[in-house]
Amino acid sequence: MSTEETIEPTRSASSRVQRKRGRRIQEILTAAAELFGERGYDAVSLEDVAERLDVTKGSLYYYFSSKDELGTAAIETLGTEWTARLQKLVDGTSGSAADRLRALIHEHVLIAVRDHPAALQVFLVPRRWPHEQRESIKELRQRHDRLFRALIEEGVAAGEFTVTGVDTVLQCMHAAMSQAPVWCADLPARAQYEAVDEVADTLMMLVGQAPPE
Amino acid sequence: MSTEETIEPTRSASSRVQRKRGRRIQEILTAAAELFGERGYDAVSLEDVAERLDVTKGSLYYYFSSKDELGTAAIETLGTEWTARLQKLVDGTSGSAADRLRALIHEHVLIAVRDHPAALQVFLVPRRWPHEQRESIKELRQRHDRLFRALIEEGVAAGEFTVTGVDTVLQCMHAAMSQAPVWCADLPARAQYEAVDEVADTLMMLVGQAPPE
Amino acid sequence: MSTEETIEPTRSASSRVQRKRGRRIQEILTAAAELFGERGYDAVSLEDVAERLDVTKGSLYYYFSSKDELGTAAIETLGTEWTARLQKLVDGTSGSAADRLRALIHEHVLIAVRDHPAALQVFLVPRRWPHEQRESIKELRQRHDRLFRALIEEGVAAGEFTVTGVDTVLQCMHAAMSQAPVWCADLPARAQYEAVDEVADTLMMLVGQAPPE
Amino acid sequence: MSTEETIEPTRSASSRVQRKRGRRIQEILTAAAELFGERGYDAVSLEDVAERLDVTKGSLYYYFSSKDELGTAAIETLGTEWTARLQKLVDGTSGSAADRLRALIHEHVLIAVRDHPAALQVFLVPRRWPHEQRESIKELRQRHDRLFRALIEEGVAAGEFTVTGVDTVLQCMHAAMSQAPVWCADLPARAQYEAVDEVADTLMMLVGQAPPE
DNA sequence: GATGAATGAGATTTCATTCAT
DNA sequence: AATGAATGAAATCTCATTCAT
Repeated sequence: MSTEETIEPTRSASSRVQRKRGRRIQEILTAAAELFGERGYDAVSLEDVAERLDVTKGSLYYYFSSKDELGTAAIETLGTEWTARLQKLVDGTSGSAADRLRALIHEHVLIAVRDHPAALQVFLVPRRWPHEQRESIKELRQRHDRLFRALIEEGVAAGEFTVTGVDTVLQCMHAAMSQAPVWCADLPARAQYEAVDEVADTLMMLVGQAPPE
Repeated sequence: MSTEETIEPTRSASSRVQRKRGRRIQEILTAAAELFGERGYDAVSLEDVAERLDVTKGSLYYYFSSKDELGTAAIETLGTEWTARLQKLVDGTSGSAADRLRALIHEHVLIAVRDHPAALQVFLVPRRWPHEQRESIKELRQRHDRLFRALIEEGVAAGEFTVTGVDTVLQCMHAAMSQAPVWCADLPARAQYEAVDEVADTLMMLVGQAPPE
Repeated sequence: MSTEETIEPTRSASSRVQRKRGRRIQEILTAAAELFGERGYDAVSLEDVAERLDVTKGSLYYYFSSKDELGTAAIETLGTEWTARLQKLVDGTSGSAADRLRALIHEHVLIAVRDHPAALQVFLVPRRWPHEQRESIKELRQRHDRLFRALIEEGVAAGEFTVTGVDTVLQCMHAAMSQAPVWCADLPARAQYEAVDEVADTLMMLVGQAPPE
Repeated sequence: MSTEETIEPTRSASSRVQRKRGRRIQEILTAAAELFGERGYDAVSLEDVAERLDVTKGSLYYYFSSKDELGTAAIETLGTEWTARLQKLVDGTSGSAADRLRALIHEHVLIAVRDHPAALQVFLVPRRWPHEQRESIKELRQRHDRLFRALIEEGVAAGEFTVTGVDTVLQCMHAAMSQAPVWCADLPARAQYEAVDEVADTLMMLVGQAPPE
């Protein structure tokens, strides 16, 4: 019993510390991802990141050994979280391929516009990132694409969709969705929601689905 | 008379000089636009630009009084040239709105992929540019959009096109076209041409045009 | 009586703690001395020292209040231990001044090469140490020199040795002995021992002793 | 003729610039070598170097792309100049091997003590330098050693010298000579000269030459 | 006793900009 | 027109030190 008493606190203490560290890292990554997405990797200084977190530059180095590493990690978290949300949506939705694809597009754009108003840029322009990060970006992009590709192929197989080529449709869709936050940024909240809806309708046309009405 | 004699050579000399200056400026702008497109404004140093031109940093200041000015000018030339080429195409083509729009899209993507790989990025992510330049970019973007918008509205009016909303369609089209060079960059020359064709077919679906066959 | 009973265990406990503390300090000093010797004072960070000991930086501050203090202490222990070993050798050896000097040199170089590779550098280049430590180093150096000086003067007085000047001989000897580990570091174990022997023979020539054979 | 007039100035202008650049680099290297020698590589900041030259830190990067590179170059110049001076002395001296070796030792120590009061340290403790530089140091050291080795071997062959082993003698000599500036630094000018003389006499004993008188 | 976190001063490095020639 | 040199501000990065737990 006494053993348990001694060990338990120790163990939980260590893991509490671990969790705390994890949380801190997430905070940093979130802030960083936001800034990088907003202004681009090069335009963001560590000072900027530190300031948003209200710590000093030096502290960042306690968690990440370089700006590049922070950049890579930021992308990774961002992409992982995003993909997870979309995956969950796909898993939880039923209906025709069209219904589900539309929901997926809608959700994607909504996340982009509402939650990460600028972070998506990161996935659009890998050319601007240092070498290391590009791989990271590519991989995330692929994970992301798989969700869409699966649905599109399903719809095509079922005769629901008409497409020129799946790859090209995917690319165009992705480009448009990622760009959406840029032009929706300045709209008032309500208009934003409508805009997202319209984007979804518009992009459904890429697989041959006529707009409603 | 003697005045003319003296002045004439001077004038033509001076204009020869002028022309040479103009040519030099064009060279610089082309190099700069390429680099800015490839790596983003911040990631490009004047040293990089100078090196590509095989001159020294200092020389650039003979033509442009700051990096920002060079940036603005580079965008402007790029956009102007581009728009001019598209305008010419529009003027020289006849047929249905669909035919002309498809030709326009095709040309746009072709220029992007073949002639200015990466440079188009500039128009996609204005957020990464210093304030001053954004206006410049926006304006060019508008000039550019007008070409497309006119054709789309014409098609809609003629009952040829079905759209969700012209603005949204324009944005999606633009995003996809500008993004094309990124994913087409690695394809072999022949495949590139086919890819461009497919992009055009795909984007025509945004206005309700079914793909060929 | 009751007092004694209470105090005794306390005292021994406290002294056990003391001993443990002492041992920990020794461990730290040894690690630090090695590192300082290997790379020089400035090139060694407390992080380096901590890592070698598998503790955190912060912990070092429990034992030493600054890097400088750690540095001074490291030198001091190193020097004290070293001098003690040599002193013991001198005390335990008899024979001619030549025999004893040779044994002393041999032992010195052996310790340097085998036990503290690099640590001796510390005594060679005081210029690289912060002001405070230099005094410390100088004093140790003197204590150290006294052993050699006594023997040399004895040999000179006895007519055994011929020297140019005792000071100069001492300096040259010291320099060569301290440098030995650098060039012997890469030799295989056996060759190392022979090398040490040869160094001893060589340095004996500085007091006019012809090499054996 | 006119061609000559145009080309000549151009050519000489360019080479004048070249020479000037070379001179500037030498100035920097001299200052850097002094400081590195005085305090050690790590203890010297670029700020220090810049200040001694009365320029800003940034300027140093116009000539050297990193501190390491500056370090390597500084060593190289120092070593090259040094070796050249010794070589010249060897070439210009005649007499017995003993005479010439003594002159060489004398000159070496004199340069060290008088001209580069601390720079020699650099050659003594390569362990403290970043990897790249060590090779550089080793090579210089070898070039340097060759001068001494040749003379010693000549003296041994001629029966003038008695040695334990050439390698060991060389190492001991080198160590002592390089260390000399440290202990001679504080002597008054006259005493310094005498000290150098005595060092030479002392080190000659390493090859079996009895001191004068 | 020891740790993880944070700090702040200072080091290295980059780069737009200026200027004499 | 063009260059080489220099500058200074700002960015990245390092590290001795402090402190709450």
